[in-house]
This record gives sequence, structure tokens and C-alpha cells, in this order.
Amino acid sequence: MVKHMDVPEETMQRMLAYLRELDCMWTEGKEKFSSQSLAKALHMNPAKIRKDFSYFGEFGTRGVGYDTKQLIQELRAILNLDHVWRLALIGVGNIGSALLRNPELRRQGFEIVLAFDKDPRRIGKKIGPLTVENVATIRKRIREEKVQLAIIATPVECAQETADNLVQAGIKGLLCFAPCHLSIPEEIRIVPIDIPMALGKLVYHMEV
Amino acid sequence: MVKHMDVPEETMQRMLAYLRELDCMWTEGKEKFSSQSLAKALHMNPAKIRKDFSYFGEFGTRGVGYDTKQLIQELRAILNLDHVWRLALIGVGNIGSALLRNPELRRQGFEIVLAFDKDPRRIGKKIGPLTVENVATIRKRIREEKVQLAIIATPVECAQETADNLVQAGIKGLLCFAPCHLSIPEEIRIVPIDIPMALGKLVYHMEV
DNA sequence: TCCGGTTTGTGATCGTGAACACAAGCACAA
DNA sequence: TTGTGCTTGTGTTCACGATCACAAACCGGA
Repeated sequence: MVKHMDVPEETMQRMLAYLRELDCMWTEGKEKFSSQSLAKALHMNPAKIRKDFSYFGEFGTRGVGYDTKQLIQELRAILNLDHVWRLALIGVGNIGSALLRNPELRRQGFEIVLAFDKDPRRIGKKIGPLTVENVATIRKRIREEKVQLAIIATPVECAQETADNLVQAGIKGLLCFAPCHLSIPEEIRIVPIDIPMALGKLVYHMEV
Repeated sequence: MVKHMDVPEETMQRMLAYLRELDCMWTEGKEKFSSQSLAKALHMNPAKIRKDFSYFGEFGTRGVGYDTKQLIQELRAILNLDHVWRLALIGVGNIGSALLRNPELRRQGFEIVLAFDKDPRRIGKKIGPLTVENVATIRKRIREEKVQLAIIATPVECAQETADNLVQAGIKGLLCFAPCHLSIPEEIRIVPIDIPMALGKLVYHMEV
């Protein structure tokens, strides 16, 4: 199958949005949809949706539209979301423990199977089915459990050190909540979730 | 001053990143920097940095570089980050309470001054200096306190309803943690922080 | 004052994604 | 079978941001 060769990065990101909206439509009982109806729901251009789909094949029927269920499956396959991803979490502070208790992750196919912290008071604590482990064991445990993705939810001060550790453990992708720039090898994918920066984006167009 | 007219959106976002890195350099005692040194720290092209700056004026000295302190002030002014922004928080669950306890926000100039929830067990509870109020009073209280920004940290089911409420309260910008698309008027700025989607971005290029 | 080394600021070029317009294809009815 | 009304799929055009290359400007030393 044609995959991610000449597909624009922006298209890939929108595919995620399409999948989410279609999931929603499906639970509302809509078995068919058109590029127009999806576009209206997401406030965007129908042609852009069709063009995005067209990078991966022809999924619709002219004059009719698309089959919701089928498209959901196609999108899941394209986005590698057709199986559960196992994650490690480093830093069980405010944000970290919020993530552990967040049911939405599991629902979308992401499961946290390892949790680490530096603070001796947190190590050994049980949170749900998990026991918080010592960050010193990151490399060993991540290899043992064959985990490919990690979430960095440590304070800024430890973020780079943690990242280095994870890279050595052979991690493939990082989700980072620490509001700072991390230096990591080119081939490892990193997605930052930077709350102060997001608030910054909110205000730079506002007067006063 | 020239502001946000022909300035690319991408440039604005990078300005935030520059500011963050310069803050960091300043605390490390670097009083001067060059486009090259900043570029190295952020793994990017020096020319892009200079071009970005040039949308707003000429801040550097040829052959020398830029004054860190001065640039920090310029960037703060450009990005509207030279004063404290007051925020309302709706939803004091896992993520919401993590935000309330997050010192990083205050450090970057964002202060949560109102907290709301739907759950009677949470209403009236004191968290730090704040008391959790009833969502039914959102409109009244937001107007009273003249708050312009809000963070939606409710479950997905309540997110749209909350957003409608906030729009009616006259809010100008929304930061939304609920992983769903919200329908709001064009003129209101919204920045989504979507954790499942961020994880999605992480995996769509990975082989199995 | 002149010169070499350095760094900025920016016009010009290039590449990529968005928007558009329209042909191709389907359903249904007469 | 033919015609009408929709909706998809896509080649083409357009706009915008990234990159490049270079002139302009500054510093320190001879």
C-alpha cells in the first residue's frame, strides 16, 4: 500500500482529525458520510478532505459518498492505530498521575505499562495496576518490556537527562510535557506538548 | 509598531520558542547571542531566525550579534507576554488540578484566578488560594473578574456545552484539553491540546 | 585610515501545500 | 435507455513559507 512517501505532513495530521470525527459520527449512527458533511463538522474545505484521502486510495463512491465503518478501518490502518501501543511514563507528578488516570488514552489505543520516578517517596507506590519504579532501572525495564514509546512528564530540570536515558534504552518516540527544547538524535521522533507555549499562541493576536 | 500583519503564523510560533531559549540563555549568564548560536541550540537555520526577527524591526548589531536582555524584552512585547494573563479553569479533575498545581504557568505569566466544576463534591473545595465554584456561575463570575482566557479541562461530553457557556461569557481565547472538535465563533481563538492526537502524531511514521 | 573577519538584514528563488475547477462516475426516475 | 442531480477524484493554479546568497555594517588592529 502507498504509505507516507509523498504524503504531506499536514495531511497526516488531518487524517487523525478525520478519524476522530468519524468515530464520533459512527457512535451517532451515521453509516454514510460525504466529504461535505465531514467538512462542515470540522469547519474545513471538502476538496481538501478528498485530496487527503486520495493520497492513500479511492475509498468513496461517486454520487454517494463514503462508508463510515470502512473509512474508520482504512484510517486506523494508515495511521498505525489498529493495535494497542504500549508506553512508558517518566515522572509521576501532577501531570504524570493525571495521565495514568486518564481513560481516554486506553480508549484510543495507548496503554501505559511502565511508570518511573526519581523521588524515593513515590517509588514503589501502586497506582492502579502499576507500581512506580526507580528511574535508575529505565534502560533495563524498557528493554525487557519492549516498549517503544515514552512520555516525559518530569520537571524541566530532569527532562534532558531523562531523554538521554530513554534514547539509550532504544526508545523510538517521545511525548514531552516539559516546556523546553530537547536534544535528541534525528531519527527519534518527538512531539512536544507545551502548555505555556500553547497559552502563548492564544494571546499573541489579542489586543491588550 | 509593525505587528502581525504580514507576519506568518509559523514565525509567531517560533518567536515563542526563541523567547523560551533566550530566557534559558539569560539565566546561564549569556548577555550576547548570535543567530548562529541560537540556531544551534534549537537545531534550526540561522537565516530563518534573522528573517523572523526582521518582521518586527532591526534588533541586532552587524558583526556583533544581539543583546539577550533586550531581545527578551522585545519578544515579550511582540508576543503580548509583558504582563500577567488571568485565566479561568473549567473542570478540576485530573488534568485540571494538575494545572492548578503547576508552577510553570505562573512563571510564564499565566495565572488561574477562577476554577469551576460541575460535580457537587468538588464545588466549594479549596485548592491553594482558589475555591472551586459551580459551573452555573461561569458567565457571572467571568464577567465580574474580567477574565479573557479559559482552559477547558472537562470530560469530552461537557466540552461543547462548556465552550458555549464561555463564549456567552465573552471569553476571547480557549485552551482545550478535551480531545474533540469544538464549534465556536470564528473570532474566538482556540488552541487545542489533544493528548491522544499527539500520540497519534508520534506513531504514524513508525513501522509496526 | 584601511583591512580582514564577522554577523546582520533582506531581495530573490525554490518547494510545498491549499484552493479551484471540472471531468468521471453513480443512483434513480421517466 | 436517457437525462438529471450528486459526489468523488485529480490536474492545474495560486499563495505562502523556507532557503539561499549577498550586500551592508560593525569591530579591532595595524
